[in-house]
Amino acid sequence: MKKSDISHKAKDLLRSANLNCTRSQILILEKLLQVSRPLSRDEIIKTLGKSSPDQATVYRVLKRFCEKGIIHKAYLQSRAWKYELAHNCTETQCHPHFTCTGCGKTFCLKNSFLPLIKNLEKGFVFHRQQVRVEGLCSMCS
Amino acid sequence: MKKSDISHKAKDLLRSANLNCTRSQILILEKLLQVSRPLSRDEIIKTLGKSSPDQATVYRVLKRFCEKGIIHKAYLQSRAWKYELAHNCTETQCHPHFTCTGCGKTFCLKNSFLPLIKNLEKGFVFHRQQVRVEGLCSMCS
DNA sequence: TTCAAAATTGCAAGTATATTGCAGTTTTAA
DNA sequence: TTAAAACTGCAATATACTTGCAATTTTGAA
Repeated sequence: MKKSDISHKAKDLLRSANLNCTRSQILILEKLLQVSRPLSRDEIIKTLGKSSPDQATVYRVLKRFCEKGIIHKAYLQSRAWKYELAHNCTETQCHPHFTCTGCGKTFCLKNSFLPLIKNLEKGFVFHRQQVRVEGLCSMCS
Repeated sequence: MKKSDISHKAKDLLRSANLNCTRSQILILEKLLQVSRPLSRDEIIKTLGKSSPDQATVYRVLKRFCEKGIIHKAYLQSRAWKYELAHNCTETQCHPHFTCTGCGKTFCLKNSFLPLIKNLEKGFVFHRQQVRVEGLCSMCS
C-alpha cells in the first residue's frame, strides 16, 4: 500500500471511530497499518524513532483504539502485550496465533479458523473465542 | 478429597516430577489440589496466611512446577498469571477458559473441547492449542 | 477566521508483577 | 552421618503499565 493511501486510511479509521486526527494517533495507526503485524508499545516507539509520542501517550492511544474496536490485544510476548488491527477478524473470532517454542516468535495464522465452541454451560452467553497454538515454526522444525 | 489424601497426592506428584518434598512445595501444591481452580501468586500467599513462603519462593516454585509439567499458566487476570494443575489436560489441549466481560471472572470449561486446528502452514509443527472464550456468565446474562 | 470547550499529550512519579543475587537452610541419597 | 544438591528468605532490581496534572492541540460553532 502506498504511503498516502495508508495515511488516508488511518484518518478514515479515526474519523469513523469518532476519534480526533491528532499527530500521535495518526502516527501510531499508520504504523500498525504499514507493518500489518502485532506490535508492542516498545516496538511502536522504537520504529517511530525521534518523532514517537511519549510512552504514556502510546499506551493511552492503544487503549483508546481497543475501546473503539479498531485494534485489540493479540498476545503476550515476554510480559508485554502486542496489539494488532482488528480488521481481519470476524465478530466471533480472530485468526489464531502460533507461538514457536523454539525461537519464541509468534505468527498470525490468517487462513485458519476453528469451529465455534459448543455445549457452553447453562446460562453462559458466547461472545467470541480466541485460539492460541504452540509448536515449531518452519525455521525451528 | 480428604486432607490426608491431598497431602499424600501432593507428595506423590512431587516425587514423580523429581522434585523434593519441601515445606513450600508441599504447601503450594496442596493448595492447588485443594481448591482445584486457577490461583495467582497473590491468592496463594493470602490463602496460606502466615505460613506462606516468601513471594520469591512462590514464584520459583510455580515456575519449577510449570517446567516439570505439573501445572501451567491458565490465563491472565489483571496483569497477573493464574496457575492451575495440568492433570485435566490432554497432550494437545487444555480445557477452554471462559472470561465474563460483565464481572471479569474467568471459568474453566471442563467439558468442552474444540477439534484440533487444521491447515497449518507448511513446515509448522503442531504441539498444542489453547482456547479462550469471552461472553457473559450465568450471573451477568 | 476566531475562539472556547473538549480531547489529547508530555513529563514525572507511582503501582504492581515478576525476577535475581546471594548467603544460609533444608532435603536427599549414599 | 554427611556432603552435594536443591531449595528458601530477604532485599534489591527490572520492567510494563498507569495516573495526576498542567499545557497543548483539535474540533466545531459562531
